[in-house]
Amino acid sequence: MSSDFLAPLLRRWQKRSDLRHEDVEALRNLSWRHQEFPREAYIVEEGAPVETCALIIEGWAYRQKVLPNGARQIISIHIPGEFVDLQNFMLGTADHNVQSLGRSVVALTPASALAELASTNGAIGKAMWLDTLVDGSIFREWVVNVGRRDAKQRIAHLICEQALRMQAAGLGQPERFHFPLTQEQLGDAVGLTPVHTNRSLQSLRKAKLIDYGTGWIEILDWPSLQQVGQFDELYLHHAV
Amino acid sequence: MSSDFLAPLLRRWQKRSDLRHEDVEALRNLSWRHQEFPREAYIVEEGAPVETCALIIEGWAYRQKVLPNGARQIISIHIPGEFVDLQNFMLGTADHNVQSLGRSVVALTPASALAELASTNGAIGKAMWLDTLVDGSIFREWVVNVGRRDAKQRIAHLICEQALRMQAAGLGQPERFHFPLTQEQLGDAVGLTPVHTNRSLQSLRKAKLIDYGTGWIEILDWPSLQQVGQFDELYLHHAV
DNA sequence: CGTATTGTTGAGCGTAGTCAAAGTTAGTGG
DNA sequence: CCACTAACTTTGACTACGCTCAACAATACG
Repeated sequence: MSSDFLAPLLRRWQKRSDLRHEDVEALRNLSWRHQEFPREAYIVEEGAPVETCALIIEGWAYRQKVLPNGARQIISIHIPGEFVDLQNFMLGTADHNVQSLGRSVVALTPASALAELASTNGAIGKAMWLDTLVDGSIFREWVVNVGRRDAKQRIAHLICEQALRMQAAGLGQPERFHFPLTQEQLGDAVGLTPVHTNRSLQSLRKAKLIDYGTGWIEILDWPSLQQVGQFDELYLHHAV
Repeated sequence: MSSDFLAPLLRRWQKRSDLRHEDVEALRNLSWRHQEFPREAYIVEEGAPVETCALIIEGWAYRQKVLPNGARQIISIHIPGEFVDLQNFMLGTADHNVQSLGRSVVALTPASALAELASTNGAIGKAMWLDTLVDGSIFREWVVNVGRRDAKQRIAHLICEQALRMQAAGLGQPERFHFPLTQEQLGDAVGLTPVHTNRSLQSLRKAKLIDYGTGWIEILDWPSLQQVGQFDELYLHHAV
């Protein structure tokens, strides 16, 4: 059945909330529209009024803000089964952009209908609130990452995080996983220039903590990488 | 009446949600316990199970994480009328610390009772969710701040933010307001060392954008400070 | 196969960090 | 109320991490 696009989301939500059959049905019965986005396309634009909410079905997306001088900061990275703008239907205005990384397919549903469902269905509302809270916890860790870690530490930390998130989503093993960001995008996520990102990556590779190529990362020495990145998964709340 | 300690919180919530008299009463009827915290005291400790939620009545508090090397990153700054750990009753475990800045008085209520109220009372639940969403929006802006702005810009941005937040809370004019952080704490909030924080502050003072002294900041040239900090209040969602 | 994108390398520079000490303010106790 | 002390702010000299600019190599894609 075509409703299977909700499976990764439901799999994640079921881990921490008890969703009854009727909760799931209520979610399925929302009006969903699938849309394909090409590489770099804007899924959500900062300042725009919120009409829909977007759930990733295929591909990756990232949230970002662009500064007046053209510099970009990536704020979060999203994989299939995640909403990229769940906060928007409550806040009313998007305060940052969401862009497709590569080609992606996204399921869109009217923000008003999702808001209505959140307020009438306690289990769904709770699951959505939890999603936004875990988002918030990851943002906090990212503040720490860019605020108080040096280049190698930042990159190591982000790789550890992404490895666990991919694994929890059933999208690969932590040892070797799909990672479609360019080094420039990785740099934008950790607050570094592409050149220094490249050098730091090479340093991690020379130390045999990781290996990488186009679109993939392999973790060769998890304990050391975790130590370099000062990675403690507590902030993920077993909920990614 | 002693219940007035809820006034700043309700003032804030009323701005964006319609709270009926019974909603307010339900909140008042929770079991509240006032507790005084001395300077630097931990209000919430990372890793601890969540038993209460804390609303600031007097004084300031900040959230922080400490790294293995002893470095500290301050994640947010909180003033009276704000919950400092609203996400905790949903997440179950505190993923960061909350410390009192100077002496503070905090109203504590059982996390379970607050969770119960949030799920049974739609208006209160919505107000709490909005609080955590605006928190999240501020975290995102802080990622941008420490990730992609230089020292002067970071400090200018934080001062602009705090000025608006203080004003919205009815705690002073944006031109000159109470600001009890030491320069070391300010540095920990923007990812700088105390020495460089000091030099950047002096640079802003020499340029006549701000003046400051022990416990206060004066904004002498708002347009310029806003421009230096690239400050756009959209992310505050008129809701601080 | 040609072209655009991405990754890699090198050289030089500058912002921010480190270390250390002096000056200043605030708080405490006699 | 003053002296003492601790905390905070300021200054200077030096260092280094990460940035800039520029070129080239490798890869992906039409």
